[in-house]
Amino acid sequence: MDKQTVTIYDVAREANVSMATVSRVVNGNNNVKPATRKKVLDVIDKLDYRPNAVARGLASKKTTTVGVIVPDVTNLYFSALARGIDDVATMYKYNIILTSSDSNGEKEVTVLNTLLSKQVDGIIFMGNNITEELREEFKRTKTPIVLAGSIDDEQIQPSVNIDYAAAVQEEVKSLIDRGNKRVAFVCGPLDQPINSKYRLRGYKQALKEVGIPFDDKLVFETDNSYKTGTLLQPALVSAKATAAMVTDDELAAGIVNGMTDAGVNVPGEFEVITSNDTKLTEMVRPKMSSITQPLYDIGAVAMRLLTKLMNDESIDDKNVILPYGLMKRDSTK
Amino acid sequence: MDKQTVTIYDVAREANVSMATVSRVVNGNNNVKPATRKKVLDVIDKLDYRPNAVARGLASKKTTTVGVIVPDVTNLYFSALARGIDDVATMYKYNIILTSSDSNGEKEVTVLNTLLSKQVDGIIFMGNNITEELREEFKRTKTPIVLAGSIDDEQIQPSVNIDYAAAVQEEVKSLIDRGNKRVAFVCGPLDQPINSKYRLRGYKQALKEVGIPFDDKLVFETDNSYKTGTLLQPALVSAKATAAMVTDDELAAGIVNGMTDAGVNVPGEFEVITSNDTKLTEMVRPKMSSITQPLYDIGAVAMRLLTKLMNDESIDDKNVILPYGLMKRDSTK
DNA sequence: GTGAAAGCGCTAACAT
DNA sequence: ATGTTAGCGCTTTCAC
Repeated sequence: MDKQTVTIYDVAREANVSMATVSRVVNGNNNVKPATRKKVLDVIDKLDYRPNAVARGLASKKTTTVGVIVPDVTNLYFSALARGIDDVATMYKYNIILTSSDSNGEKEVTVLNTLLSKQVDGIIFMGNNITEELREEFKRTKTPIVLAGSIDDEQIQPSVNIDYAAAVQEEVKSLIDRGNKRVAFVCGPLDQPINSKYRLRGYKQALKEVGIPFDDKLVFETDNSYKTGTLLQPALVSAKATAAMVTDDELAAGIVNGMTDAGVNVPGEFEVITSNDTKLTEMVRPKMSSITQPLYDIGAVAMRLLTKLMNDESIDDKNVILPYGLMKRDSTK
Repeated sequence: MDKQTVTIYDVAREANVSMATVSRVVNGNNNVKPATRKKVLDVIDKLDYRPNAVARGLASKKTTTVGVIVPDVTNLYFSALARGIDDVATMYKYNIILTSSDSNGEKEVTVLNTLLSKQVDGIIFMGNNITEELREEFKRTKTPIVLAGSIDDEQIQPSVNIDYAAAVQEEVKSLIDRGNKRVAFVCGPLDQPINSKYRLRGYKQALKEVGIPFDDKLVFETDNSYKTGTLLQPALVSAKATAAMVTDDELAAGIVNGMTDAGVNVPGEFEVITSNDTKLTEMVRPKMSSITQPLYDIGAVAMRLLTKLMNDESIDDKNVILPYGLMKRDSTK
């Protein structure tokens, strides 16, 4: 029995009703007599009819599909967000087209347009360098786009984040209070506002609060990779830093291991605080103290926000700030 | 300027050609005079026309979208595979609908059907417990489905894997050769053939090879989680095991840390070998020795295989076995 | 090399 | 409560 495509028309004929009626029962419309509903359902079952979502999408202009743009799925931070997004999407009957951007501005524009051509009902964007070009593209479309765990300088797009500046400020302050005169700030690319305008600002404010002058020799701009972290020990030590505030968990894990491998005791001789509270924080030794972010929730709330936008529901606050916390583990005194 | 949808018809009229011609230039069909091509291209540019992929999908019966079913994106093993899949998909102009199944058989069937209703051109499935029901669903559809890093007992679906049995056998053998009389086998659920029929078989064969009787007290069936790993130390020690062959990196990381935290030296008093060679192996201390799998390639090759299937190209071997290796790091002597 | 026209499978008025 | 009928925006014969 080679499976020919069964269409709504086949079902209609077989059940002696019109296509409209079949459509109604498939879509749960109440305007159908229970008897006919049952009859149609039986035929659907018998014929093994499965509605064609593409045709439906064309007719209704809704695809129940959302696009998700992410720098890298293998990064635990983003995969945690993705998981939250996916679960809420499933809850609301949406599917997800997942695309990797490698934080490459050009590719971001390309995939954005691909997603739009596929008529996704909405988009969740992760990526921390929103270029002017990208911002233009965002503006050009009516499709709602929300940023998850990603900062846009101009708060024009809806977004879900934590208060990165305050969190860093608080952690750096605690490091200083514990006697660290020279706290390094180890971050990802400074062309990303999340690093330069938020986290670094928090760092500076902590210094200012206690009257320590800012020293740019203590700022280490990196690529956020584990490997880079492992190589940072000599530079950190020669800068006379005794602690580091780090903006990424893999990077921080690299630093912790690099220190330990070089015979520097963490936290005894060097304290490390990281930023994302991924499961990696528990897996390295010593376990890493971290700013805690509700990663799953950031994704989940972003997706929930997007569903509202897609349904033209009213939004109380389009730039959501979720609470952060501080988790003391063993990489700090 | 509120963006109204520009259709192929608008372009046709504005360029004084027929829809068919516009369609031809959009699709790179050669039967268009260079002059008219240019004219059309100019109008497309001017009107900012973007083809509607949904309409195209309905008309052509191809969506250039493939479905990917994965147990959990936050698992480094699967996200590595996903990355390979995504890159090759992009290369071949496909997009990916990514769905999480939580290794839940029911959900797997549901999402499979959702993907089929969305008319994906093909599917990549990851998940190690292919139930009879799932197998039925696979059979019912003409849509090609390939398994990536996942074993189906009956080799009916195309798939990409390594030789799990041989790899485990080889590693366990090396453990025994180094003097470990009692090597534990710590694995994920044994209802998954990849564990029970392949890896466990490899383990048993290694024992047999050297004449050590199999002792089921040395088999530890777990849920593959880090947490579980950290809790395993007492049981492992009281079973008098001096080494463990572990089937998942997070699980293995838990064991290594659990041992260390309990004062058991790894590898001095207890050796650990893991199976997936994710980046986690380098991040724990001691670094974990592992079977090496070409994770990215498994995904990439699976996707490449799928493209061939989708184009009805001939396949030389539908059950691909990629080479594995053994990487000695610091969790073994 | 180009155009006309018939669908693809469904939804959504609009009737009845 | 149910049916009729246009489309949705595109591809794809089939003519010319």
